[in-house]
Amino acid sequence: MARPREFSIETATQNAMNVFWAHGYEGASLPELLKGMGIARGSFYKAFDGKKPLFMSVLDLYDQEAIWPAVTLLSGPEDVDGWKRIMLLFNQVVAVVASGDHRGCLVCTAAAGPAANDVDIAKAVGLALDKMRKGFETALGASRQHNELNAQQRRAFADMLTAQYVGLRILARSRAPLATLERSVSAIQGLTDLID
Amino acid sequence: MARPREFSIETATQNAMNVFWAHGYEGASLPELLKGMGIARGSFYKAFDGKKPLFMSVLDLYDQEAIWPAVTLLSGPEDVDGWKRIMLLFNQVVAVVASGDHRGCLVCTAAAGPAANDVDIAKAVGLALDKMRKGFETALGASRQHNELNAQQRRAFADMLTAQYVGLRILARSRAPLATLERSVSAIQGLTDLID
DNA sequence: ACAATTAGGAACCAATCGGTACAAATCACA
DNA sequence: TGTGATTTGTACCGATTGGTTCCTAATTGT
Repeated sequence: MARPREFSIETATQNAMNVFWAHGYEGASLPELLKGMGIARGSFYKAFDGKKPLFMSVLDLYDQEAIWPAVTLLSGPEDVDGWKRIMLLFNQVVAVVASGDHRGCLVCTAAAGPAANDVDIAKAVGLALDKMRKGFETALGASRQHNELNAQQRRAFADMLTAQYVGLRILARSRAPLATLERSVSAIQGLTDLID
Repeated sequence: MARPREFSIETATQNAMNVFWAHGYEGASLPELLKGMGIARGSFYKAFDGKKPLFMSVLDLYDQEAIWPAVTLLSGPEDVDGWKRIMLLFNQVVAVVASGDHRGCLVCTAAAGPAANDVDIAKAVGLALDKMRKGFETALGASRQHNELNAQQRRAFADMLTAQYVGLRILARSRAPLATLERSVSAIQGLTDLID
């Protein structure tokens, strides 16, 4: 009874995510987004409701496609040591940069920019980072080398690892030397070697 | 032989720094800057050469007023333990946030935003962060608890602390709960307690 | 008095921002 | 084959962006 949409909302959102990921929220202009999404202005405002609502959807998608896998990795199968999972995540971050991807983390970039002043965006960003934090906490709970830590210490350690994650992602985005990231991760690794 | 300037370039730059610090590079509009600096458009373009050259001067000023003191603290007097200096710095960062200052670090914010794509800005940002890194490295070299570390390990540790610093500053800017920052720092503190 | 240089401010610039209005194209159903 | 519903593309919107160009008034040294 009506003309069907000529594009998939999901793939359009996916493409929008890539644009936001590369340029940040305020750095991504509408023409850039439209070009990336492959649709025209009219279709855009009909399917989405503007830049910010789109970004909220993108944050949701990023949560599924990037945050959730990371948290899943951290929470991982119990038969693998939790600390190894953490190191796996950090090494993945470095590997991504090594492969030439300097986009960093969409959420971390949003946290640093003016977009963080928006309450809705700030809330979503906070939630995503808290998921990461919980993931670290879970992994630490499953770490043989950290089973002597009480809940409070584990929580603090998880917060610190979250800050480390954010820092690495921001540094990656600012084109810091790859070796710097590698050394940071190796130092994190070394921490537990010292404890052992 | 000529009419003297009615404002101080230094204080104007200082005021501009505050605006950039609060809003970031792209977030600070010319009207905002002019209002903050207390001068008119005409005078602005005569004394400075536009937004970016002003920002370069501001980065230079920030280097003097924020980076240098931090590095000085880290490199500090040799009779104080290096690790204590590091913890002093991190506790200062937390204290600043606790006092209601959520501006974070001008350099870290610039590193995360689109401004980092500008080669000149990226270079200045990289230099500033490298100064911080060297500061950490120096402090570690003067730390009783880390004198067993070789140069390579010290370098890695310094890189990791730099990433931690950036992460904390970004989280502070994104209005992360103060307790998160406090716990992160306490975890950093706890690291060496474990080693001891 | 005069030359030089500044401040201040308004007017203006092209470009871009995100967002809207609307006619034409396209479909599903009767 | 209409007909109603909806998408699509484009033209257009006002506001704002950083930047430029004037001009006049003010302030100095010679």
